[in-house]
Amino acid sequence: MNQRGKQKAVTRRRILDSAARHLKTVGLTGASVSDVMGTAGLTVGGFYAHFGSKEDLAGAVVRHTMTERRLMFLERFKGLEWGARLRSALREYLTPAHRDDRANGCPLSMAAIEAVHTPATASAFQEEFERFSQAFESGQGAIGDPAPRDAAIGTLALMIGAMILARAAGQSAASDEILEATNAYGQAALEGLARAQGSPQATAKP
Amino acid sequence: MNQRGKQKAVTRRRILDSAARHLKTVGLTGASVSDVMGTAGLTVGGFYAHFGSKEDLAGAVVRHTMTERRLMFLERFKGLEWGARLRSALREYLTPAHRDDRANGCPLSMAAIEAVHTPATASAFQEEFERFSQAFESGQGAIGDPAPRDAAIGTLALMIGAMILARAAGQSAASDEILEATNAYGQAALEGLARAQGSPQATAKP
DNA sequence: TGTACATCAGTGAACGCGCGTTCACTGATGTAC
DNA sequence: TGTACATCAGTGAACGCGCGTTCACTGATGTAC
Repeated sequence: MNQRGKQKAVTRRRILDSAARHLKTVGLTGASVSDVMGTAGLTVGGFYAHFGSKEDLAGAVVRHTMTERRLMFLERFKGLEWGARLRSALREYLTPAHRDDRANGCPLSMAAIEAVHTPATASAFQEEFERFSQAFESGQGAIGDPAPRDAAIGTLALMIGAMILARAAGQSAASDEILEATNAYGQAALEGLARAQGSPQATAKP
Repeated sequence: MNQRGKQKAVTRRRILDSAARHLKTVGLTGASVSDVMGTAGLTVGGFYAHFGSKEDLAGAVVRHTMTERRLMFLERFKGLEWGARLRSALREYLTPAHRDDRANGCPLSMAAIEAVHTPATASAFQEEFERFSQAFESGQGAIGDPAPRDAAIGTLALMIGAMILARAAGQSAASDEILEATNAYGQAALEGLARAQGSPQATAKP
């Protein structure tokens, strides 16, 4: 790739990053192409040299941000056994600081919401979500220690539901309570699933 | 109220019902005022005799559908002790049939999504969500048997997160799996919370 | 009870605005010889 | 190494369309006397 090509790739990445922050904050319909390009320091017209359409961009953003976040998760909880891994993930995710910082926060809830209403993003989301739940199951560096699939998927669903509810409730005592209550709920679920899988009475099958 | 007033109230209710089905299916931005009125058998212009703006309608829809659903829930699980109440609610909610029938389904996930991005619906959602979680806590006809608040709020968050994920995943095996896994997760959480609350030895269960 | 006038729910065309997309253009980078 | 031409990333004005909202109008219902 020559100089021009490299520059273009850098620009594309800049658009993608700006768009990610924007879409996580105001959603796909809330962000205009012109806004996104402006935030990236460019003008509207150039957009279509990088993406086929606004929906294309949305798909690329879903892929980009979910991959980034999954790798971050794997790195952060590397080597932890599954109970500790999922319980820590829940605890760190369900905080007022994370609720209030959408632009830098986890893309999962935004991506899930878009996927419900924007078919163009659905297949990207589905693929990335499967990778995400595998990351929750297997972690990294903890071979032979997979979480039950129920625990991985359930934790993800709870995180997303809780975050959407907490954001819908704004910055309020009620919102803080949602974060605390859902964390307790998740911890209880993970204990229960660990007991079901781990207990001496239940270890009949290898 | 005279004949004209009665007729107008009936019409308003018809618009509200059509709008509820429409918004639950395609979201606020996906449904035009003209669509909504058309579905109700009316024309655009008349809309503003009933609602101040499209956002006003969205707020009214959130209030209307969430109230309706809460009363339905209270009626359906009347008199059940809290464990059975929440466990049944989860089981009935997390089904492929419910996932696929958005128009007639529960408004919670749609309302939560709108509240995140449309401030005009946020206060309506917050009020109704608080009523909903109280309904989950106390049920009806089961005095002296309140659920822990964690259980009520956590179950609601899990339901919403799971339904959004399942819908984002379309009608697929992966989507069915999300429903099953999250149900198992919720049942485990409720067992855990019941054990924690239920008795000092964590054994005495009726 | 009848008549004349007032009200008002609902109509449908028109308005205005925002936004996604297109396109002729510019100036810098790359290529041929 | 220099010169002439080709390419192409990014610009910014313009286009077209959809949608929320407005408004003059209609016909049925209500009211005064």
